[in-house]
Amino acid sequence: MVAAARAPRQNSRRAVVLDAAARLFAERGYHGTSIRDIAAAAGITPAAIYSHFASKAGLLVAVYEEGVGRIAAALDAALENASGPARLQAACAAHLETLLEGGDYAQVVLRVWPRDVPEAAARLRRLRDSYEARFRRLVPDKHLRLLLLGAMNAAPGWYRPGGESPREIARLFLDRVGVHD
Amino acid sequence: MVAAARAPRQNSRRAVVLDAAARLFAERGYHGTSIRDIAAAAGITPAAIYSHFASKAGLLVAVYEEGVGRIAAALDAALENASGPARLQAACAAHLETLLEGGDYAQVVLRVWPRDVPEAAARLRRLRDSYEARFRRLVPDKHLRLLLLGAMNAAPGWYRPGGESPREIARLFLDRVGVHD
DNA sequence: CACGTAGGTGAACGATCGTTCGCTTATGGT
DNA sequence: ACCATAAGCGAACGATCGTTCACCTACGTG
Repeated sequence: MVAAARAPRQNSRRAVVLDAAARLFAERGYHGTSIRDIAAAAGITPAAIYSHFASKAGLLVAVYEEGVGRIAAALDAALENASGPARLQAACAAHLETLLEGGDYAQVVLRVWPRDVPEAAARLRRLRDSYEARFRRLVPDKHLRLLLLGAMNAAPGWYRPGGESPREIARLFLDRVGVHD
Repeated sequence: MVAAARAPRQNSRRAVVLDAAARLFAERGYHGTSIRDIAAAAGITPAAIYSHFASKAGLLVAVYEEGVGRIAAALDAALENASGPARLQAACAAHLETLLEGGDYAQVVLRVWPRDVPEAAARLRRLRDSYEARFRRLVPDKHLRLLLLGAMNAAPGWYRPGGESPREIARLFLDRVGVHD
Protein backbone atom coordinates (compact mmCIF):
# COMPACT_ATOMS: atom_id res chain seq x y z
CA MET A 1 0.00 0.00 0.00
CA VAL A 2 2.82 2.33 0.82
CA ALA A 3 4.13 3.97 -2.35
CA ALA A 4 7.22 2.00 -3.25
CA ALA A 5 10.24 4.19 -2.64
CA ARG A 6 11.80 3.96 -6.05
CA ALA A 7 15.56 3.78 -5.96
CA PRO A 8 17.20 6.49 -8.06
CA ARG A 9 19.01 5.33 -11.15
CA GLN A 10 22.66 4.43 -10.71
CA ASN A 11 24.41 5.88 -13.71
CA SER A 12 23.04 9.26 -12.93
CA ARG A 13 25.24 12.26 -13.59
CA ARG A 14 24.33 13.99 -10.39
CA ALA A 15 27.85 13.49 -9.06
CA VAL A 16 29.37 14.82 -12.28
CA VAL A 17 27.24 17.96 -12.03
CA LEU A 18 28.21 18.40 -8.38
CA ASP A 19 31.91 18.07 -9.21
CA ALA A 20 31.69 20.58 -12.04
CA ALA A 21 29.78 23.02 -9.85
CA ALA A 22 32.36 22.71 -7.07
CA ARG A 23 35.22 23.36 -9.46
CA LEU A 24 33.61 26.41 -11.06
CA PHE A 25 32.25 27.90 -7.82
CA ALA A 26 35.74 27.58 -6.34
CA GLU A 27 37.38 29.18 -9.38
CA ARG A 28 34.96 31.97 -10.27
CA GLY A 29 32.67 32.34 -7.29
CA TYR A 30 28.88 31.92 -7.18
CA HIS A 31 27.77 34.93 -9.21
CA GLY A 32 30.67 34.46 -11.63
CA THR A 33 29.45 30.98 -12.57
CA SER A 34 26.35 30.38 -14.68
CA ILE A 35 24.19 27.29 -14.86
CA ARG A 36 25.22 27.00 -18.50
CA ASP A 37 28.90 26.98 -17.49
CA ILE A 38 28.28 24.13 -15.07
CA ALA A 39 26.17 22.22 -17.59
CA ALA A 40 28.86 22.53 -20.26
CA ALA A 41 31.57 21.39 -17.84
CA ALA A 42 29.44 18.38 -16.90
CA GLY A 43 28.67 17.53 -20.52
CA ILE A 44 24.97 18.04 -20.06
CA THR A 45 22.11 20.38 -20.94
CA PRO A 46 21.29 23.30 -18.60
CA ALA A 47 17.76 21.96 -18.21
CA ALA A 48 19.05 18.55 -17.08
CA ILE A 49 20.59 20.12 -13.98
CA TYR A 50 17.09 20.79 -12.69
CA SER A 51 16.31 17.07 -12.61
CA HIS A 52 18.91 16.81 -9.82
CA PHE A 53 18.74 20.18 -8.07
CA ALA A 54 15.86 22.54 -7.47
CA SER A 55 17.77 25.74 -8.22
CA LYS A 56 21.24 27.25 -8.53
CA ALA A 57 21.13 28.12 -4.84
CA GLY A 58 20.16 24.52 -4.01
CA LEU A 59 23.12 23.30 -6.03
CA LEU A 60 25.40 25.56 -4.02
CA VAL A 61 23.97 24.24 -0.75
CA ALA A 62 24.71 20.68 -1.90
CA VAL A 63 28.31 21.63 -2.69
CA TYR A 64 28.57 23.42 0.65
CA GLU A 65 27.29 20.37 2.54
CA GLU A 66 29.83 18.14 0.84
CA GLY A 67 32.60 20.68 1.51
CA VAL A 68 31.86 21.09 5.20
CA GLY A 69 31.43 17.32 5.48
CA ARG A 70 34.87 16.66 4.01
CA ILE A 71 36.60 19.17 6.27
CA ALA A 72 34.83 17.80 9.32
CA ALA A 73 35.59 14.20 8.35
CA ALA A 74 39.28 14.99 7.91
CA LEU A 75 39.29 16.65 11.32
CA ASP A 76 37.62 13.68 13.01
CA ALA A 77 39.97 11.20 11.38
CA ALA A 78 42.99 13.21 12.48
CA LEU A 79 41.76 13.47 16.06
CA GLU A 80 41.21 9.72 16.34
CA ASN A 81 44.87 9.00 15.81
CA ALA A 82 46.20 11.72 18.07
CA SER A 83 46.11 12.41 21.77
CA GLY A 84 47.45 14.95 24.20
CA PRO A 85 49.30 18.03 22.92
CA ALA A 86 49.62 16.56 19.41
CA ARG A 87 45.86 16.91 18.87
CA LEU A 88 46.00 20.55 17.79
CA GLN A 89 48.92 19.80 15.52
CA ALA A 90 47.05 16.95 13.85
CA ALA A 91 43.86 19.00 13.55
CA CYS A 92 45.55 21.95 11.85
CA ALA A 93 47.45 19.66 9.50
CA ALA A 94 44.21 17.95 8.52
CA HIS A 95 42.44 21.28 8.05
CA LEU A 96 45.19 22.60 5.79
CA GLU A 97 45.49 19.37 3.84
CA THR A 98 41.79 19.41 3.05
CA LEU A 99 41.88 23.07 2.02
CA LEU A 100 45.03 22.85 -0.09
CA GLU A 101 44.92 19.35 -1.52
CA GLY A 102 41.37 18.21 -0.86
CA GLY A 103 39.97 19.76 -3.98
CA ASP A 104 37.28 22.26 -4.76
CA TYR A 105 34.48 21.43 -2.33
CA ALA A 106 36.36 22.73 0.68
CA GLN A 107 37.47 25.89 -1.11
CA VAL A 108 33.89 26.78 -2.04
CA VAL A 109 33.09 27.01 1.67
CA LEU A 110 35.79 29.66 2.01
CA ARG A 111 35.22 31.43 -1.28
CA VAL A 112 31.44 31.85 -1.24
CA TRP A 113 30.02 33.87 1.63
CA PRO A 114 26.55 33.15 2.97
CA ARG A 115 25.57 36.75 2.33
CA ASP A 116 26.36 36.26 -1.38
CA VAL A 117 23.21 34.16 -1.72
CA PRO A 118 20.50 35.65 0.52
CA GLU A 119 17.99 32.91 -0.30
CA ALA A 120 20.34 30.26 1.10
CA ALA A 121 22.25 32.37 3.62
CA ALA A 122 20.68 30.74 6.69
CA ARG A 123 21.50 27.20 5.60
CA LEU A 124 25.04 28.14 4.53
CA ARG A 125 25.68 29.90 7.82
CA ARG A 126 24.46 26.90 9.77
CA LEU A 127 26.82 24.64 7.84
CA ARG A 128 29.76 26.95 8.49
CA ASP A 129 28.96 27.22 12.17
CA SER A 130 28.72 23.46 12.55
CA TYR A 131 32.38 23.19 11.66
CA GLU A 132 33.51 26.18 13.66
CA ALA A 133 31.82 24.63 16.69
CA ARG A 134 34.07 21.58 16.38
CA PHE A 135 37.10 23.81 16.20
CA ARG A 136 35.89 25.85 19.15
CA ARG A 137 35.91 22.76 21.32
CA LEU A 138 39.48 22.09 20.24
CA VAL A 139 40.74 25.65 20.76
CA PRO A 140 38.70 27.29 23.49
CA ASP A 141 40.79 30.48 23.52
CA LYS A 142 38.97 32.90 21.25
CA HIS A 143 41.87 34.89 19.86
CA LEU A 144 44.15 31.92 19.34
CA ARG A 145 41.35 30.27 17.41
CA LEU A 146 40.69 33.34 15.24
CA LEU A 147 44.41 33.71 14.61
CA LEU A 148 44.82 30.12 13.46
CA LEU A 149 41.60 29.84 11.46
CA GLY A 150 42.17 33.18 9.74
CA ALA A 151 45.71 32.32 8.76
CA MET A 152 44.84 28.80 7.59
CA ASN A 153 41.80 29.84 5.60
CA ALA A 154 43.88 32.42 3.75
CA ALA A 155 46.38 29.75 2.69
CA PRO A 156 44.66 28.84 -0.60
CA GLY A 157 45.46 32.39 -1.71
CA TRP A 158 49.23 31.97 -1.55
CA TYR A 159 49.91 28.22 -1.38
CA ARG A 160 51.87 26.75 -4.27
CA PRO A 161 52.41 22.99 -4.59
CA GLY A 162 56.09 22.17 -4.43
CA GLY A 163 56.83 24.41 -1.47
CA GLU A 164 56.21 23.43 2.10
CA SER A 165 53.58 20.76 2.57
CA PRO A 166 50.32 21.57 4.37
CA ARG A 167 51.58 19.55 7.32
CA GLU A 168 54.79 21.59 7.47
CA ILE A 169 52.85 24.84 7.21
CA ALA A 170 50.69 23.76 10.14
CA ARG A 171 53.78 23.04 12.22
CA LEU A 172 55.39 26.39 11.29
CA PHE A 173 52.22 28.28 12.25
CA LEU A 174 51.85 26.43 15.54
CA ASP A 175 55.51 26.98 16.38
CA ARG A 176 54.91 30.69 15.92
CA VAL A 177 52.04 30.75 18.39
CA GLY A 178 53.99 28.82 20.98
CA VAL A 179 52.45 25.37 20.52
CA HIS A 180 55.10 22.68 20.27
CA ASP A 181 54.88 18.92 20.11
CA MET B 1 47.68 76.01 -30.23
CA VAL B 2 47.78 73.49 -27.50
CA ALA B 3 44.25 72.48 -26.57
CA ALA B 4 43.45 74.29 -23.35
CA ALA B 5 43.23 71.69 -20.57
CA ARG B 6 39.76 72.38 -19.32
CA ALA B 7 39.42 72.06 -15.58
CA PRO B 8 36.78 69.46 -14.68
CA ARG B 9 33.64 70.80 -13.13
CA GLN B 10 33.59 70.97 -9.34
CA ASN B 11 30.19 69.69 -8.40
CA SER B 12 30.79 66.47 -10.21
CA ARG B 13 29.29 63.34 -8.75
CA ARG B 14 32.30 61.19 -9.52
CA ALA B 15 33.08 60.87 -5.82
CA VAL B 16 29.48 59.96 -5.05
CA VAL B 17 29.58 57.20 -7.64
CA LEU B 18 32.89 55.93 -6.27
CA ASP B 19 31.51 55.84 -2.72
CA ALA B 20 28.39 53.97 -3.80
CA ALA B 21 30.45 51.48 -5.79
CA ALA B 22 32.78 50.87 -2.84
CA ARG B 23 29.85 50.25 -0.51
CA LEU B 24 28.08 47.83 -2.85
CA PHE B 25 31.21 45.99 -3.99
CA ALA B 26 32.11 45.48 -0.32
CA GLU B 27 28.61 44.26 0.55
CA ARG B 28 27.71 42.10 -2.43
CA GLY B 29 30.95 41.53 -4.33
CA TYR B 30 31.75 42.49 -7.90
CA HIS B 31 29.48 40.12 -9.82
CA GLY B 32 26.73 40.57 -7.25
CA THR B 33 26.57 44.31 -7.94
CA SER B 34 25.14 45.77 -11.14
CA ILE B 35 25.82 49.14 -12.73
CA ARG B 36 22.17 49.94 -12.16
CA ASP B 37 22.53 49.19 -8.43
CA ILE B 38 25.45 51.61 -8.19
CA ALA B 39 23.66 54.25 -10.23
CA ALA B 40 20.57 54.04 -8.05
CA ALA B 41 22.65 54.29 -4.86
CA ALA B 42 24.41 57.34 -6.25
CA GLY B 43 21.15 58.98 -7.35
CA ILE B 44 22.14 58.97 -10.99
CA THR B 45 21.39 57.30 -14.31
CA PRO B 46 23.32 54.17 -15.31
CA ALA B 47 24.53 55.90 -18.45
CA ALA B 48 25.98 58.79 -16.44
CA ILE B 49 28.48 56.46 -14.79
CA TYR B 50 30.21 56.12 -18.12
CA SER B 51 31.04 59.83 -18.22
CA HIS B 52 33.33 59.17 -15.24
CA PHE B 53 34.52 55.60 -15.77
CA ALA B 54 35.21 53.64 -18.92
CA SER B 55 33.63 50.41 -17.74
CA LYS B 56 32.49 48.46 -14.69
CA ALA B 57 35.97 46.96 -14.42
CA GLY B 58 37.52 50.42 -14.61
CA LEU B 59 35.24 51.53 -11.79
CA LEU B 60 36.44 48.61 -9.70
CA VAL B 61 40.08 49.51 -10.40
CA ALA B 62 39.42 53.05 -9.18
CA VAL B 63 37.88 51.72 -5.96
CA TYR B 64 40.81 49.33 -5.56
CA GLU B 65 43.33 52.15 -5.99
CA GLU B 66 41.60 54.22 -3.33
CA GLY B 67 41.39 51.20 -1.03
CA VAL B 68 45.04 50.23 -1.31
CA GLY B 69 45.98 53.90 -1.00
CA ARG B 70 44.08 54.27 2.26
CA ILE B 71 45.59 51.14 3.80
CA ALA B 72 49.08 52.18 2.75
CA ALA B 73 48.59 55.74 4.01
CA ALA B 74 47.44 54.48 7.41
CA LEU B 75 50.49 52.22 7.57
CA ASP B 76 52.88 55.06 6.71
CA ALA B 77 51.30 57.40 9.23
CA ALA B 78 51.56 54.77 11.95
CA LEU B 79 55.20 54.03 11.19
CA GLU B 80 56.17 57.71 11.37
CA ASN B 81 55.16 57.93 15.00
CA ALA B 82 56.73 54.65 16.08
CA SER B 83 60.23 53.28 16.33
CA GLY B 84 61.97 50.15 17.52
CA PRO B 85 59.92 47.14 18.59
CA ALA B 86 56.71 49.16 18.69
CA ARG B 87 56.72 49.55 14.91
CA LEU B 88 55.07 46.19 14.23
CA GLN B 89 52.48 46.86 16.90
CA ALA B 90 51.63 50.24 15.39
CA ALA B 91 51.53 48.81 11.88
CA CYS B 92 49.11 46.00 12.74
CA ALA B 93 46.89 48.36 14.71
CA ALA B 94 46.74 50.72 11.74
CA HIS B 95 46.03 47.86 9.34
CA LEU B 96 43.18 46.56 11.46
CA GLU B 97 41.75 50.01 12.09
CA THR B 98 41.58 50.71 8.37
CA LEU B 99 39.97 47.33 7.65
CA LEU B 100 37.45 47.44 10.47
CA GLU B 101 36.64 51.14 10.79
CA GLY B 102 38.04 52.65 7.63
CA GLY B 103 34.99 51.95 5.58
CA ASP B 104 34.25 50.11 2.39
CA TYR B 105 37.21 50.89 0.15
CA ALA B 106 39.63 48.77 2.14
CA GLN B 107 37.19 45.88 2.40
CA VAL B 108 36.74 45.74 -1.37
CA VAL B 109 40.44 44.96 -1.68
CA LEU B 110 39.91 41.90 0.52
CA ARG B 111 36.50 40.88 -0.82
CA VAL B 112 37.11 41.06 -4.58
CA TRP B 113 39.82 38.78 -5.95
CA PRO B 114 41.81 39.78 -9.01
CA ARG B 115 40.78 36.55 -10.71
CA ASP B 116 37.13 37.60 -10.36
CA VAL B 117 37.67 40.19 -13.09
CA PRO B 118 40.06 38.74 -15.70
CA GLU B 119 40.14 41.95 -17.75
CA ALA B 120 41.52 43.90 -14.78
CA ALA B 121 43.32 41.07 -12.96
CA ALA B 122 46.81 42.31 -13.77
CA ARG B 123 46.19 45.85 -12.45
CA LEU B 124 44.41 44.58 -9.34
CA ARG B 125 47.22 42.15 -8.58
CA ARG B 126 49.80 44.90 -8.97
CA LEU B 127 47.89 47.07 -6.52
CA ARG B 128 47.65 44.24 -3.98
CA ASP B 129 51.33 43.44 -4.33
CA SER B 130 52.33 47.05 -3.83
CA TYR B 131 50.91 46.91 -0.33
CA GLU B 132 52.20 43.46 0.48
CA ALA B 133 55.68 44.67 -0.45
CA ARG B 134 55.48 47.34 2.25
CA PHE B 135 54.45 44.72 4.76
CA ARG B 136 57.21 42.39 3.60
CA ARG B 137 59.81 45.00 4.47
CA LEU B 138 58.26 45.29 7.93
CA VAL B 139 57.97 41.52 8.58
CA PRO B 140 60.72 39.75 6.64
CA ASP B 141 59.88 36.32 8.08
CA LYS B 142 57.59 34.70 5.56
CA HIS B 143 55.44 32.56 7.83
CA LEU B 144 55.02 35.17 10.52
CA ARG B 145 53.87 37.59 7.84
CA LEU B 146 51.38 35.11 6.35
CA LEU B 147 50.10 34.26 9.80
CA LEU B 148 49.50 37.90 10.73
CA LEU B 149 48.11 39.05 7.39
CA GLY B 150 45.81 36.05 7.08
CA ALA B 151 44.41 36.50 10.57
CA MET B 152 43.98 40.26 10.22
CA ASN B 153 42.36 40.10 6.80
CA ALA B 154 39.81 37.63 8.11
CA ALA B 155 38.81 40.02 10.88
CA PRO B 156 36.03 41.80 8.93
CA GLY B 157 34.25 38.44 8.90
CA TRP B 158 33.85 38.22 12.67
CA TYR B 159 34.51 41.71 14.07
CA ARG B 160 31.61 43.37 15.87
CA PRO B 161 31.82 46.99 17.05
CA GLY B 162 31.50 47.15 20.80
CA GLY B 163 33.91 44.33 21.52
CA GLU B 164 37.66 44.70 21.55
CA SER B 165 38.96 47.65 19.56
CA PRO B 166 41.11 47.02 16.47
CA ARG B 167 44.12 48.22 18.45
CA GLU B 168 43.42 45.70 21.22
CA ILE B 169 42.97 42.91 18.71
CA ALA B 170 46.33 43.75 17.18
CA ARG B 171 47.97 43.57 20.61
CA LEU B 172 46.27 40.24 21.42
CA PHE B 173 47.40 38.73 18.12
CA LEU B 174 50.97 39.97 18.53
CA ASP B 175 51.11 38.68 22.08
CA ARG B 176 50.16 35.26 20.76
CA VAL B 177 53.03 35.19 18.28
CA GLY B 178 55.54 36.30 20.87
CA VAL B 179 55.89 39.96 19.94
CA HIS B 180 55.65 42.21 23.00
CA ASP B 181 56.19 45.92 23.47
C1' DC C 1 27.02 87.44 -23.43
C1' DA C 2 27.71 83.71 -26.49
C1' DC C 3 29.66 79.35 -26.93
C1' DG C 4 31.86 74.87 -26.27
C1' DT C 5 31.84 71.12 -23.53
C1' DA C 6 31.52 68.15 -19.27
C1' DG C 7 27.83 66.01 -17.15
C1' DG C 8 23.37 64.05 -17.28
C1' DT C 9 18.84 61.89 -19.20
C1' DG C 10 15.76 58.32 -21.31
C1' DA C 11 15.59 54.71 -24.24
C1' DA C 12 17.30 51.10 -26.37
C1' DC C 13 20.93 47.56 -28.05
C1' DG C 14 22.40 42.54 -28.14
C1' DA C 15 23.92 39.19 -24.82
C1' DT C 16 23.29 36.37 -21.12
C1' DC C 17 20.95 35.16 -16.93
C1' DG C 18 17.98 31.41 -14.12
C1' DT C 19 14.30 28.74 -15.11
C1' DT C 20 10.36 26.22 -17.46
C1' DC C 21 8.05 23.60 -21.02
C1' DG C 22 6.91 19.66 -24.04
C1' DC C 23 8.88 15.85 -25.80
C1' DT C 24 12.04 11.80 -26.26
C1' DT C 25 15.03 8.21 -24.37
C1' DA C 26 16.37 4.46 -21.61
C1' DT C 27 16.28 2.00 -17.35
C1' DG C 28 14.74 -0.88 -13.43
C1' DG C 29 10.88 -3.32 -11.06
C1' DT C 30 7.16 -6.50 -11.69
C1' DA D 1 8.00 -8.21 -22.05
C1' DC D 2 5.78 -4.21 -20.32
C1' DC D 3 5.29 0.04 -18.30
C1' DA D 4 5.98 3.85 -15.00
C1' DT D 5 9.29 7.09 -14.60
C1' DA D 6 13.92 9.19 -13.87
C1' DA D 7 17.00 11.56 -16.90
C1' DG D 8 18.04 14.31 -20.66
C1' DC D 9 17.23 17.28 -24.89
C1' DG D 10 16.06 21.50 -27.73
C1' DA D 11 13.85 25.59 -27.42
C1' DA D 12 12.03 29.23 -25.43
C1' DC D 13 10.34 32.39 -21.46
C1' DG D 14 10.79 37.03 -19.13
C1' DA D 15 14.25 39.46 -16.59
C1' DT D 16 18.43 41.61 -16.14
C1' DC D 17 23.08 42.37 -17.58
C1' DG D 18 26.95 45.96 -19.41
C1' DT D 19 27.03 49.31 -22.65
C1' DT D 20 25.81 52.78 -26.31
C1' DC D 21 23.17 56.16 -28.63
C1' DA D 22 21.00 60.77 -29.59
C1' DC D 23 19.73 64.44 -27.25
C1' DC D 24 19.41 67.97 -23.60
C1' DT D 25 21.25 71.12 -19.89
C1' DA D 26 24.03 74.04 -17.25
C1' DC D 27 28.30 75.93 -16.16
C1' DG D 28 33.28 77.98 -16.96
C1' DT D 29 35.76 80.55 -20.26
C1' DG D 30 37.15 84.06 -23.88
